[in-house]
Amino acid sequence: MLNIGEIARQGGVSVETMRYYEQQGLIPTPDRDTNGYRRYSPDAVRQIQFIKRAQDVGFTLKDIGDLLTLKADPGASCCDVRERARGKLTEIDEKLAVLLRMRDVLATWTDACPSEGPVSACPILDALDGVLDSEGAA
Amino acid sequence: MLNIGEIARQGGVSVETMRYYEQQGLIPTPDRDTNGYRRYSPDAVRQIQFIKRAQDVGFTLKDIGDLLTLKADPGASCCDVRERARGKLTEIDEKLAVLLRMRDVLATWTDACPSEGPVSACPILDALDGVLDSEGAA
DNA sequence: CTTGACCTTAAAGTACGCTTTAGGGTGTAG
DNA sequence: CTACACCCTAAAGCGTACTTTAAGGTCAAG
Repeated sequence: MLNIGEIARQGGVSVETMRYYEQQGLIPTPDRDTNGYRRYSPDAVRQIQFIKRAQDVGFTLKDIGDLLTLKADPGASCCDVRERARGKLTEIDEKLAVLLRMRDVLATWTDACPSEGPVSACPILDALDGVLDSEGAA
Repeated sequence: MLNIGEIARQGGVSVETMRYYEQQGLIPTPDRDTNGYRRYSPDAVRQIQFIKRAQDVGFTLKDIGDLLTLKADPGASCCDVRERARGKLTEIDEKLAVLLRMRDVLATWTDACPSEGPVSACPILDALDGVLDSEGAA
């Protein structure tokens, strides 16, 4: 049984984050020592890593709570989990589409910008002003 | 000269947003009527649209404030603006890289998931648990 | 027996871009 | 004259994932 500090260190999070996760119901409330200190089994490190891995692929803490509920439910199906993953995939694709559009426009604009010259003749500012010189349709 | 509501409508924002932008220094403080109402020239619509277009390509309100400062500075160069755009482009590329990695991993996981089965045999949950069955290196 | 690293709590702060709330004045149509 | 839509302000709230603050108790080393 380990103190919060040791678990946090091994899990790669701060002790404050540990307490935050506990408060958010993402890790089970640990037993307490006589002095009030939280005592964790080494397994707690895995629980934290689950959360971190899920975050790494885009799940929010709320999503992760849902995943943990599914995980703990013997009646739940693997499909349920896959649906969450699929939904997240869709979200990611939407964000990608937005970012790709931004990138496209910005790249066009920066390419149109001359090496020198005053801001009064800046094609980027013109574009932001709604002056669609280069290639803006409609 | 128009009231805030009309400008907001034409600019496609709420009046609250208008006041917020003003407070943030993104649009000039308008004159006031005798009754205290803000009076805008029709030009204010363009100022709002500048902000919205800049947001659409990823600039934050702080970025936009900087752009407006450059725009108003006769000594500023077009290069300065392009540098902001380039910086934003880099930020976007970083976000894209993160999202593409997420997408990749999630896609692999969902592909590995069987059509049916209990959560106890879920490859996605296994992956989140750190069970690197499918193809996790190192 | 003090120092310093550790643990405890509840509450507030951070960043971002607004929105909402609370409480009130203005203007015009019926 | 009374609705009702519009305008005003300052301040608080929202969502996300924490971090920071304030004020304190615990424990091992020297």
